[in-house]
Amino acid sequence: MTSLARGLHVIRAFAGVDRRLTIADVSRATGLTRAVVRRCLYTLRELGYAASDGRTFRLQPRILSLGYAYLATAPLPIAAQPVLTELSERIGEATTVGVLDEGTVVYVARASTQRIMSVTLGVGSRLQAYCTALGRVLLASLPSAAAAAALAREERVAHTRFTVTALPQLLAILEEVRAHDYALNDQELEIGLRAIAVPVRNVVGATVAAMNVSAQASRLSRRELIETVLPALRAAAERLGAELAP
Amino acid sequence: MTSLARGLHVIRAFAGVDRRLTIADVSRATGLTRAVVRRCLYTLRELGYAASDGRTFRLQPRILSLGYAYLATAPLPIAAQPVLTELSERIGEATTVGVLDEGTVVYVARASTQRIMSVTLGVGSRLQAYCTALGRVLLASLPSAAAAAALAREERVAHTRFTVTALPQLLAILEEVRAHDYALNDQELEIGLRAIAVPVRNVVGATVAAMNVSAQASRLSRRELIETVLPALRAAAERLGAELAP
DNA sequence: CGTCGCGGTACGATAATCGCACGTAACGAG
DNA sequence: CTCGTTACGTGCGATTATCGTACCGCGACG
Repeated sequence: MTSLARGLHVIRAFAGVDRRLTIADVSRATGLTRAVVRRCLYTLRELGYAASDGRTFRLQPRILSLGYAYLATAPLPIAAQPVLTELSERIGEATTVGVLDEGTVVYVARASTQRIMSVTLGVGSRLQAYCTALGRVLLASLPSAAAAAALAREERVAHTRFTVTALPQLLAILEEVRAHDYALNDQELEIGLRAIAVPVRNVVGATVAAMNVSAQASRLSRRELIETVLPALRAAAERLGAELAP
Repeated sequence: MTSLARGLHVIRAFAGVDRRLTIADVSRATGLTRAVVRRCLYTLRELGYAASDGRTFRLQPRILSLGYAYLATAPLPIAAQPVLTELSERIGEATTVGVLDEGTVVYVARASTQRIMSVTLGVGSRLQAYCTALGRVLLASLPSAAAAAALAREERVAHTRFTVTALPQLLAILEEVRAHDYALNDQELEIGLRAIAVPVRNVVGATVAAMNVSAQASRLSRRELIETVLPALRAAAERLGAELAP
């Protein structure tokens, strides 16, 4: 059904920087003709998912009900939330469970501490896989060829002076992740931000998600992350995995 | 565009209790023909928004990207998050900003403390308006007739022995909310849970959202909520409102 | 062994979708 | 100030994808 596919494509077009888009804006962003975009936006407005101010359109909160349909029923986010909350309390840092969606990591559950951080992330947030601990764990769980292909498809930018963007180097890192069964991100996404992640394997051993702990670099050294945080993180990931049917 | 509307309807059909639905299940839940549902689900699967296990279908995390398109760009959640985080740190309790979507309240931003609560709620969560402090503030901001109509349309169940479900009583409560400019929910949603909410008014004075503080009844009395929490809540709501264009 | 409900398929009728062309508004150069 | 240019949203007939009914095979259940 092309209309459904196009409508969803239109919704996603709003994920960019601008919040108010004209029909022509969406047309450019999606590659759909202006007439198609117009019909989509009119339909979305009729259904209450979007609203218009003269020539510009914007999404409405009702859009959240679509994601809620997933969050409220999918086994992974439901099982993950209490585990993360408990882990976050114990460690005193923010924790996340994410899954891979083509080159990006999608946060499906999160427990954050109250400390204000410059990156404001929550459930539904999307980050490119190549430069996050979560993403590298998830990429490492794929067959080498698939991981390489996923990396090659993505546009890789250096967010900080530590960010690794070169393909061979990234593949070597994935090998390391496979060997140690964890990934450590040291300020590659943002200066002052460190994260460590491990895979979440279900009862038959398939990696279905990844779990991380992220913290300000000033509060936790690389060493502390590996020696103190990693064991607790592994235990939590294992506990979650045991609850997940194949 | 009927296909788009039907597809979104299908997605929302998953919001119920069961997570895995057959074509016939969705057909019953939506009132759409099985053939239509089949085409919708096949399209969603093709696009990666759903997956199938033989006869049953389930949503995939990619669905979250639709809600993220709103969260990442809409002014309200963006402006609300830091205000809530700050308020939550000061009060030491969970805080929320929500908006009205036909008889239900949709959470668009939230800052929670680490304490585990029986109700696990996050951004995107939906609760019926009649039995929450947020909902009553939002209903009170509507013209009386519209509020009464919205209340009458909803099916009202008593979640606890304190829940008010009678229409005349609810309308009287809304009057009270209008008079005092805040709503207090004392264990009507769940035993042991109290919440207080105030409207968030934008720069031209229109109520565009509501903000609440919710806490375990054992930690905060009604009196403390009104005398200690309410002033801080009002200040935060005002600060947020000042950032919101008409 | 019959019945029921399920998912899949086929196909003519129909209604939704397409893409072009039009009118309009904003803008800049002359 | 005016005219040419550009980009926008919109309307409309032709077209095509979509609809829903009917039917088939299958498995579960009584």
